[in-house]
Amino acid sequence: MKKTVVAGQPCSQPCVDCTVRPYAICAALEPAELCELEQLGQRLQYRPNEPVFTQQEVATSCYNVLEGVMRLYKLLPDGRRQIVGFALPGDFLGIAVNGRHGISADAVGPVVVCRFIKKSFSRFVEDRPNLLRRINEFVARDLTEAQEQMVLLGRRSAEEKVATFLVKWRDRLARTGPATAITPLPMSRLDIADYLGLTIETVSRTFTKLERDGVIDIINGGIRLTDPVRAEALAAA
Amino acid sequence: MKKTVVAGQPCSQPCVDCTVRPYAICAALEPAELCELEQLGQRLQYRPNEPVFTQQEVATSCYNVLEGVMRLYKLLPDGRRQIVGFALPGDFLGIAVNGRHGISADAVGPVVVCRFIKKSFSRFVEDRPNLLRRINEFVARDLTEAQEQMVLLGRRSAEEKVATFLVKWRDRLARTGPATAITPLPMSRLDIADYLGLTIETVSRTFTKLERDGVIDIINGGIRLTDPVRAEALAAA
DNA sequence: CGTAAAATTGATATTTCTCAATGAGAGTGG
DNA sequence: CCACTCTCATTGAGAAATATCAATTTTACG
Repeated sequence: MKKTVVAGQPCSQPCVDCTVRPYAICAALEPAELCELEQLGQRLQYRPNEPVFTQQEVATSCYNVLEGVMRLYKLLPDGRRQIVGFALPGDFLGIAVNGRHGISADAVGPVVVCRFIKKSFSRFVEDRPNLLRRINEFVARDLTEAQEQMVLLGRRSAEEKVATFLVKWRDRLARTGPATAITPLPMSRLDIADYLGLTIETVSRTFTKLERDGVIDIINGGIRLTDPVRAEALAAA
Repeated sequence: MKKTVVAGQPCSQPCVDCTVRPYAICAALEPAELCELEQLGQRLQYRPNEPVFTQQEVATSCYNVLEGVMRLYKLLPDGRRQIVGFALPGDFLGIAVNGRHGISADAVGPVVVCRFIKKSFSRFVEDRPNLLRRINEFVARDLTEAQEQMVLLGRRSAEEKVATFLVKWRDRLARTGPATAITPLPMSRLDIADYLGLTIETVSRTFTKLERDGVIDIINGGIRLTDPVRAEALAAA
């Protein structure tokens, strides 16, 4: 019989063991505060492709990503999709402007998040300027990344887009995890296409071209950057 | 003899008279605090096309836009430019991630700003969570707008891009100024092109097409949205 | 092992860009 | 005040990049 995991299945684990803390907003907190915050958070796991929250939806919660990769995207009325980012462990999601989510978020693979009810979370932040400052830094960093992505979307060729994506993705994984020869790509080609403003076919062809040119090896579920220098040149900011 | 105005010419005017306060971060402050902030700020005016700050540059100041329009952009090493936004009176600029500006900003037409030295400004914000919260809202709003712009850049046609730009620009001006039949466009076609990820020729052709189709009238220095419904349909989010 | 989904490849169409020329408006100096 | 010049905007023709449509191959999963 198939094991069914319902949306946002709770799973308990104490906050103290949290491995992403140094990268998360929580790093701004004292141990005592951390305990307090733990009371407010709830650990939830999501299955691959399961939605976590949706564009337009009233934003009642915010989230720390603990494990897995999420895609953040916007849909146009006719179904065209633009992925505005991928969220990794340590990322903080759910900042909304007028109480509604501006984007949708769902799990790429299996995902674990730490969910906070916005109401109680806001109250908690209220008298902790340190935490507010850290959240501020996170949003500012997201904005900076969004601006870089605008350059990519508006001004770069398909080859540059793909190379830039691969280099940045590798660097991002390296920031929190161990350096590895192969760079895993848990998202589909369609996800990559929708992130880079391309079609799936163009992404596929560009991967093939980069491989023919000796820049990458295409491996199942990832790539190896065989010529990082060339790749970084294509990605030059 | 030509009158020379040097970069960032000081011009004095008391903070109390500030017309943009309701739209600026300053709205979070009490009158007494406002007086205190006034001591920290310096009014500067810039001539058309004059740079205010530059990508990579160490960010020592932040700015409230008081008058005029600014373009915010990033340059690639080979000179390709992506405008990531236009700043209007009330906007707050200069949030930087690692102490350096991620973008460049310059005046489109004549511009007046209120400059704060980051060091003293940060100290001022330090014990005013209200202000910090308001800054946070501003950054979050910028992020949301950036995400919308990513959809536009990655997934919309030239015609949709131009129509969306015109509709949003009109709405944005209407938010702080009086509603007018004609929508002024102080920026050049090249600026619009670099904002929409197009070439100047495509922007020009698209303007002409929209005029032929009865959606807009092209007026010197602006446009009139003759068929707002059609335009909004093209801009549909 | 068989089926479905994902990825790749090919042929063609479309959009947008590039290069080139022309036209219009604003400011300058005679 | 008007001609001149410079910049900006528009228009046209052809080229290039990427999208679309269709077929095939590969991979994942029950």
